[in-house]
Amino acid sequence: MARAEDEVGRRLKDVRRILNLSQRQLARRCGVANATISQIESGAVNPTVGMLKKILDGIPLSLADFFTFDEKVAAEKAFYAEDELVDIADGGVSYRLVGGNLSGKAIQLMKERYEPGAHTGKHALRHEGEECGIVLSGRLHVTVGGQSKILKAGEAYYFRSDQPHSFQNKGPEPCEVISACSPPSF
Amino acid sequence: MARAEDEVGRRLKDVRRILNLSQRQLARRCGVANATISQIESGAVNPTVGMLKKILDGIPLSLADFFTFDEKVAAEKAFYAEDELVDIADGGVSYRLVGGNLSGKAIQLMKERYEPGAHTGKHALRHEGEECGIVLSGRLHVTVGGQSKILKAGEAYYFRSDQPHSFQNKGPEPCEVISACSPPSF
DNA sequence: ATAAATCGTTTAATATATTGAGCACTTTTG
DNA sequence: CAAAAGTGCTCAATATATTAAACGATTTAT
Repeated sequence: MARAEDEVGRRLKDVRRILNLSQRQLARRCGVANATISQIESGAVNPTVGMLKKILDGIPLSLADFFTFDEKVAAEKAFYAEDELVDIADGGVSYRLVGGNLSGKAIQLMKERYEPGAHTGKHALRHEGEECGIVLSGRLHVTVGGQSKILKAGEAYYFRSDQPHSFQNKGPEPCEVISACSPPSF
Repeated sequence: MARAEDEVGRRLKDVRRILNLSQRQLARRCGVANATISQIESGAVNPTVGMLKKILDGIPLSLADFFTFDEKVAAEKAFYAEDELVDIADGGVSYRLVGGNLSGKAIQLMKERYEPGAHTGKHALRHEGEECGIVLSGRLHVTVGGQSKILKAGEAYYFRSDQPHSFQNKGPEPCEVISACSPPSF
């Protein structure tokens, strides 16, 4: 029978990876020892619910969403209600994943929402793969490679993710975007 | 800020109460010390995820359902998709609750499913309130007070719950029932 | 009415989760 | 190239969850 700690560890690692956080970065965000996260992810220990919650609070991700993370990607499931998208927040940005995005998938589709002033972090992102998106509402400042542009509703982007890139909403209203990445490394 | 252990304890107590189990009965079913359940419910300790899972396995109830237990009863929520009903299994009987049935509600409505041979336990049930139901399919053997009867699809029952009562499916096919109790003590 | 069983709780002993400091290795910086 | 910072991991010390055995109170049985 499957041990609970393996299950939890695997899930936590998936979530952390989706946000492109290192064990130490996550540890700092939620105020726990990085060793704790290492041991949980490797299945060496059986974390308390309180500890798990404390870690997830730093993301933030609810315990409920954490445990339904892959229930929402059940084998034959092809359609998702709006409230079935897994909501992962990160600063002023919320990411709502289609299909839970767990391992073994080719595409990571999500609906992103940037609150006014929100951005993807002070350092540009770089990773393998390609990504693209379409702005639904508001203004999105996209910086990729050397160039920068403000996208309005209806406008879109597409670039190779190994170029340093970042997103920010400098406008006064929330900005919503549908984006896709492949592979799902984020 | 709300401590995770209080949250977990309150939920576990609710679930256990719904099934009319004592701490010791539940402890026996899942193979843990009864003191553990007492301490978890009182919020004295912060259980490990593995321990919580072990306890819920004895019900059985998934971690996901455990943590979404009251998300599904959000304030304004009035409509529930079939897969939004919280599924609590008990032996060969599964109970799918409408509205999560948490505290403060007047009615406990659920869709029950009795596998062939399944019954509500070798001892008759007794508790306050009243209960009633309608059989959707299969045959349901209902015993209440002195009398006993086999109900077929379309037939129904209604009695005061302080009379000893029990349910069993002695037929070869599954039996489905919609039932209601008030108050929700089960 | 008395005995036997069960209830939830508490306590000390034991098992284990969490921490903080080090490890070897890789990536970034200058 | 070298230095500095970051990566995940391991280990002993500490904090805490879990257990087994008791408690008084209540319910069930004889």
